[in-house]
Amino acid sequence: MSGDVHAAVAARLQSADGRYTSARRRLVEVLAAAGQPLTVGDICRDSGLALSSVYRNLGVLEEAGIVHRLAGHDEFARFELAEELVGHHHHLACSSCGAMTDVRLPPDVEAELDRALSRLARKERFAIETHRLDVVGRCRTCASTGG
Amino acid sequence: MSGDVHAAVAARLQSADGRYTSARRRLVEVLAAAGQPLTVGDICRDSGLALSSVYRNLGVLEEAGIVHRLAGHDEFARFELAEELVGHHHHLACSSCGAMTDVRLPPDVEAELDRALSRLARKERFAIETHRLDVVGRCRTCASTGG
DNA sequence: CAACTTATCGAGAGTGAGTCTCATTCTGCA
DNA sequence: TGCAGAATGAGACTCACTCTCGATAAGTTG
Ligand SMILES: [Mn+2]
Ligand SMILES: [Mn+2]
Ligand SMILES: [Zn+2]
Ligand SMILES: [Zn+2]
Repeated sequence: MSGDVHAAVAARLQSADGRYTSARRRLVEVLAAAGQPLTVGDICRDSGLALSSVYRNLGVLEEAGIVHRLAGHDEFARFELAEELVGHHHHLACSSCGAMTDVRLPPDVEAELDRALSRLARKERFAIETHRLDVVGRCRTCASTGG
Repeated sequence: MSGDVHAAVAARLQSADGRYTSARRRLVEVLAAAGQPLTVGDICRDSGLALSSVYRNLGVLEEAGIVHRLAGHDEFARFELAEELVGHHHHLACSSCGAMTDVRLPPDVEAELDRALSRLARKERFAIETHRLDVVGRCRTCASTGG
């Protein structure tokens, strides 16, 4: 949506010798508009692109650090804009329908968690890159409908 | 391993009207001996069971709350004993080779995290069941060999 | 604008982790 | 020992995902 995101994407793609084609722009628009991880089915429907093009370009965008692939609780992979573009955050993951919603921790909690994980990684000689925190449970709709 | 685990497994299986057969016992033994999430390839090799039996019985054990299926950083699913049996913990996930290692947070950090997540879930009307925290990075071997 | 070069597109074939089928074997019980 | 129901495992099958390759679009040079 905002030109900031598109400019950042264009820059990242160029340094990875790729073009910011209309197909790739549409993928970024769809992901930005959703504001939460989407399945390939969602992305195909919203973008109107061919299945193979969706997969190929998601791969290109992931390679360039623009898109992030994550595994849900169902059989489908989900895609979202990378944290470098939308900021660090976590997810509410519904164990019933598989939906994922973006959520952010209070900065002080996030900071203490980072410190604890750094200590832990140093002790295990593990070169930490990031962390992923999913809150697993029933989403609002599934909890009320008992689905 | 310890009879505690086998007793608990037998009890859980019985209340889910399943038998604790030799194949299922071997799966539990393999998972307990590993002490970290294993791929189906690992489990087949270590147990000597047929592929279909491994998948079917892992499904039975998962249904009974004895085994937990989790998605790694690669294309392979991984299996471990459920937290009800081995206690709550998290994982160091290698983004290079996909290996996962068990790790535990200091109790005070874990407690504050729980409180923060509860507040967050209440605000979003999300019925929280548990949380999953993966530390992503390079494992000791991959970091040193540059793999 | 025409001719050329290079990257992208997309329909369709192919791959393989994971699931299902079913004839055989095992298990519990009388 | 005989029977009923459950478990086993080789192999067929599914389907999310990847790869192929001719068509097409986008730069580039003169
Ligand atoms: Mn997200
Ligand atoms: Mn574990
Ligand atoms: Zn839901
Ligand atoms: Zn590794």
